[in-house]
Amino acid sequence: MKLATWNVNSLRARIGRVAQWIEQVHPDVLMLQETKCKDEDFPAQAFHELGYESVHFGKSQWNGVAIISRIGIEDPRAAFFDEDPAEVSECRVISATCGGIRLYSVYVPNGRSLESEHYQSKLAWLGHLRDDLEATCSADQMVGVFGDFNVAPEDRDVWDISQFVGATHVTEEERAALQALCAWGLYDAVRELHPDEDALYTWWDYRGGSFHRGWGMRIDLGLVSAPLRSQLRFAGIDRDARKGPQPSDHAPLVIELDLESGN
DNA sequence: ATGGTAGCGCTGCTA
Repeated sequence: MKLATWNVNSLRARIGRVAQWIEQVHPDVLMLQETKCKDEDFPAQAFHELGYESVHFGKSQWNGVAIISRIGIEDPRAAFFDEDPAEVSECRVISATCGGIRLYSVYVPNGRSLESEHYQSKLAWLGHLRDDLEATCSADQMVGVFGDFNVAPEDRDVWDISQFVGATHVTEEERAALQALCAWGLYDAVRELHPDEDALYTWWDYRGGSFHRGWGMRIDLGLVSAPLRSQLRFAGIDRDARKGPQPSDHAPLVIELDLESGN
């Protein structure tokens, strides 16, 4: 079973690269973030032609999340359990059951700055995500929460922590909110398999040649429940997908489990 | 030197 997550920074701008990547990697399920399109503009047909079903939640040129699966999609739900998706203004979470695994594609709010009301919303959003798991899942089931968390879990998950004084993504509050989410019963797949490896970045700023300088952050995560943790076989970042013309500023994260995908 | 890039959509915001 191969699961992946990728913040594509506009699916309309990236559909060619995403389709090519799917053909090359053949994930069983791909979680997308920042599709930046409305549901009616979502290129479901392109994924269908590759053998994938899809569900998408997007309303505008901002945010937007999707789940692309070649092992089926059951019980899809846009937004959180206690929200009406029609009333939600920012489309940041969609979940579905694929191959018996409850999977989430999440795009955690950026937070903008420590003084911003959006920073408080970010902390609250992470709490809401935990509430959703609490209300709808059990930690002894197969659950995976994949996406762009906009939090670097540890200092070693950024290229130079001294550059982040007074910045978001690295504060104790954000890390505590992420920890509280994990305390529900989730494990950071990359850290499980690479406990001592640094520079496992998934995002690099477009500006200033950050990618080639190695100035990145590990903010895209695959969090898995205990029944999946025991089946972890591989976790890696496809940095090649960050190279070449018109890349997303994020690279895809790929997680492989010792489970049969069923087809 | 207080910078830079990309996407969206059309002026400046978001990341």
